[in-house]
Amino acid sequence: MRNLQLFVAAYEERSFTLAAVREGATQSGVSQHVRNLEERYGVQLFRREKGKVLPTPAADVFYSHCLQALRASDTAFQRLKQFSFGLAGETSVGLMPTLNAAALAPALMLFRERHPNAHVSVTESYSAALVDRVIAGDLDVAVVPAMPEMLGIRIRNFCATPEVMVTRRNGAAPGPVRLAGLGPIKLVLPELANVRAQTVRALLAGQNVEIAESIEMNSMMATLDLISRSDWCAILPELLMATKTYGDAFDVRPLDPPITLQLVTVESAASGLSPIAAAFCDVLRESCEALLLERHPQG
Amino acid sequence: MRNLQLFVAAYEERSFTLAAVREGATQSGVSQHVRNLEERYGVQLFRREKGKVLPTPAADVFYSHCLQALRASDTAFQRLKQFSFGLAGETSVGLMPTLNAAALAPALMLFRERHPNAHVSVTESYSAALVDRVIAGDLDVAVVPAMPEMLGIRIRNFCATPEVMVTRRNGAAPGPVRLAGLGPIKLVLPELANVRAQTVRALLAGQNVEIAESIEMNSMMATLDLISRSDWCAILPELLMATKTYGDAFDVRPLDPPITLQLVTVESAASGLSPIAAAFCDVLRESCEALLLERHPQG
DNA sequence: TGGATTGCATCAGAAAAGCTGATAGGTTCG
DNA sequence: CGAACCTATCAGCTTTTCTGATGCAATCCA
Repeated sequence: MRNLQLFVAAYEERSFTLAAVREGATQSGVSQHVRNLEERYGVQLFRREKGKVLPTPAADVFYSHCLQALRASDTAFQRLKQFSFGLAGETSVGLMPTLNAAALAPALMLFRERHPNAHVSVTESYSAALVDRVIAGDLDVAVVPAMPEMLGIRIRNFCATPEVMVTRRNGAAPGPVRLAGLGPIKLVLPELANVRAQTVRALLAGQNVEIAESIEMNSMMATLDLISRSDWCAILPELLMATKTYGDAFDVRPLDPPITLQLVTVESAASGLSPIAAAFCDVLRESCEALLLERHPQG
Repeated sequence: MRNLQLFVAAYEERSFTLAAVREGATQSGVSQHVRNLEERYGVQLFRREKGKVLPTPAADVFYSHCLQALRASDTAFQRLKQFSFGLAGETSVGLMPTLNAAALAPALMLFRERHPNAHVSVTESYSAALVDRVIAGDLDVAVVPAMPEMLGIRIRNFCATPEVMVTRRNGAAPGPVRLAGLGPIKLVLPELANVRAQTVRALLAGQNVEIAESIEMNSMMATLDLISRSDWCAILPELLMATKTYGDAFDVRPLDPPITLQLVTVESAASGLSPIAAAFCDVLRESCEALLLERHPQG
């Protein structure tokens, strides 16, 4: 490599002495490098005549290829250096659909910028499954609805999002939906095992909301599709709806009184949170808060 | 450079040990090289986990650039090696137009193949000027019509070419031109100072050829142009006409009795002929003889 | 479960490569 | 002819690179 560099300098300067100066070496060193090349490949590179060094045809050809090689290795190291900040390593996180719908993508983009040499793999699932995989050690951390501490896992507050009423777009006034005495509604809910399902049910019952019919489905995409095609509705975390993906297919209205979904992170109590996992959670929380702030400019 | 090579091997093998085997190094060496890279640029390249080494995103990017750099340097050395045979150096030769018209181009092509790292510069001029420049040391060797040895130069036979009668194409029979008693002709000749001019004049006089008019011009291209447009003719070395450049613009007929032009090489007696100059003369003679043989298949 | 195996990190010493400064020999210029 | 400049070469030094041994962690296998 130094071979090439010194040869190129000698070729361009037409002088071993000047090449040495330019490259911060000695004339002797340059001479030896050139001789090395010449001997190793049995090819004369310079004609030493009349106190000058003149490149041979071989040198002409070799020179242009040297430039390419030097440029290539230079950009290789330059690109490498661009990974020299941020954290390195990997983490696997489990998220519920609420977070994946709108908050994950910007979070990932931001995270890659801040930590280009870190690798994060995301698993989407429902709360119970996620917690199990954290305990099993498959996941470093999961974000799920608030839940009590259990043996072997550690819980931390992540962020809170209001629940909202989601219906097919029907031109109704955009104000809050008064729950008290809300007429008979056809409500889509996750399965009973789901933490959120139980919370929502309980709160609605407390407000005397009459549920005409209910469907349980654990697919968020199917839920939204169903709503967009019918008069079924659902109570969903606002974060889930904080995307432009759906265009104006839905009416999204706050509840009165509000229902808040508290999200928490779940990590293995034993191993603790890796710096990367922690950093990712931070970025993800930033992303969530930015989305919520966007929709409630008053703060 | 070795850095890159070992890193690439480690990346591809996903193992320092296998990389070491593949590159004929030791596991220890590979480990140190990778660590060097990582420390110098502050970037983790492999995650060492569970007895495996897994590339980081930085390694992915770096790897592809390394490949480019290695390929580039490899081709650089490969191209260099292609110059490792034949002679190296340079020579400057002086040739008369007779040789340049047809023999020089194929000679140069052949010479470049045989001696890719040699550089030959060709000067075209008339015999007297060429000899002067050989004496002055400007030229290593010149090829001119036969001439006596002089102080300071050495003469060697080069090759012989018959002189031929060149006229505008006129559909005459292709046989030899009988000189004896040849009717009054309009003859283009080089200047009197030219060696060939005097020889030809003398020989024609000896054969009683009647010269109606004569023009002297030292430009071979102008001579040929004049002939092609008029009924002027010239007596020229056959080698000069051994090219397809002129198409069928001319009639080229041997002389009876034949006149032969003997060509010789002229070199400085002091410095002797450099190997490259000698090699070039050899190739040039080959080229001349091939051309003549082509026109006289009987040998 | 515990020993054997495999794989990487680290270290000290050996080997190799690279560098330096001095010197010699050649050319150019005044 | 001498001064200035250039390259080649050499011996010795410095730095880099390589090696073999050892340690540690994880995995495999009985």
